[in-house]
Amino acid sequence: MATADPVEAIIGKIRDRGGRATDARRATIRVLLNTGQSHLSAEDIVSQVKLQHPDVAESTIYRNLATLEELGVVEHVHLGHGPSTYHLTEDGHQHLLCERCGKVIEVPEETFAPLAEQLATTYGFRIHPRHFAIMGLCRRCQGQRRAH
Amino acid sequence: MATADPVEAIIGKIRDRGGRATDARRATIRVLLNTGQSHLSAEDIVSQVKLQHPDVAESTIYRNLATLEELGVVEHVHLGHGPSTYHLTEDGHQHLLCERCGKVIEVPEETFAPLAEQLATTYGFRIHPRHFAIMGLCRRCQGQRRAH
DNA sequence: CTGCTTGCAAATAGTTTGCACGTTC
DNA sequence: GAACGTGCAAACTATTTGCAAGCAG
Repeated sequence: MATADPVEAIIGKIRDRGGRATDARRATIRVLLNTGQSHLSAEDIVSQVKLQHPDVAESTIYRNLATLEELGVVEHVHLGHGPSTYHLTEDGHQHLLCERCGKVIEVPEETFAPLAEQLATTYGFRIHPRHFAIMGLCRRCQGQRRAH
Repeated sequence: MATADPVEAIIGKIRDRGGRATDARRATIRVLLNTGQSHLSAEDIVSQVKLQHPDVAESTIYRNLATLEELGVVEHVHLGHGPSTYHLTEDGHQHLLCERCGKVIEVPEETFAPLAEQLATTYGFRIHPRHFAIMGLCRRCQGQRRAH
């Protein structure tokens, strides 16, 4: 086996597709690896990358995130109304977003298996639910007056 | 009982809150009633309203939709990446969106009861899922090459 | 040297806001 | 006639695109 460096592993996938290994790409991947399963907006990623490489443009980050999504390395999720958030594809988890306090709860994908089966049987629809958060109220925010 | 007109019934709720009855509001409500449970974007609504009242501004429609949401008469849903879609609050249904062909399937909220109960027990989270569509693949689009 | 990548600036989509005027109660 | 609503234009947020110059392979 070659490199143990996970950054270079992903760069390798990019090369396999005829893509080039650039500093901006390595930096973007590094940020995503370092923050693990957090939910970073594109802007978060941009500012983290700029700490090391101040001249990288936002558009470059967006383009690289799109490339990484095509590769299947990265996914983006919509939490509420704000910007999309990006994270590495790995553990498939679904997001519960509290519409009062903004808290995000991660739920393993297996929790959705029974629902998935029911929708497959009844509607022939195969869900792939991670792309949007499920809204609701967390324990703390229940029993208070409604808001939005 | 007073008016049987559903437009005036909603206008009545607006008045109860100290709001005024205006042409733009009546027109907006009329469009939503006429199209029933369809999924109209703000732009769709604007252009429908403009057929009768060409001078109504987009911003007015947005403001009135917000007012109607505060009243609980209207809800908006995010189907995929495009604009929000608005419809009357009534039957609580969840949306399944095919990420290949864009087809929208409506599913009654009861289908989600077991999941809701599980999440409530395990995480103390009370879901209110209608705000975002669940992504996936419809029957026709399964078994083809992936896309996004 | 070929063409993938980048930075920059400008364009875009969807929605929101400021403000002075108009209308409703 | 006071408060609320409206049109218009401009601002805003998140993201995308055109283009000429820059590097990677």
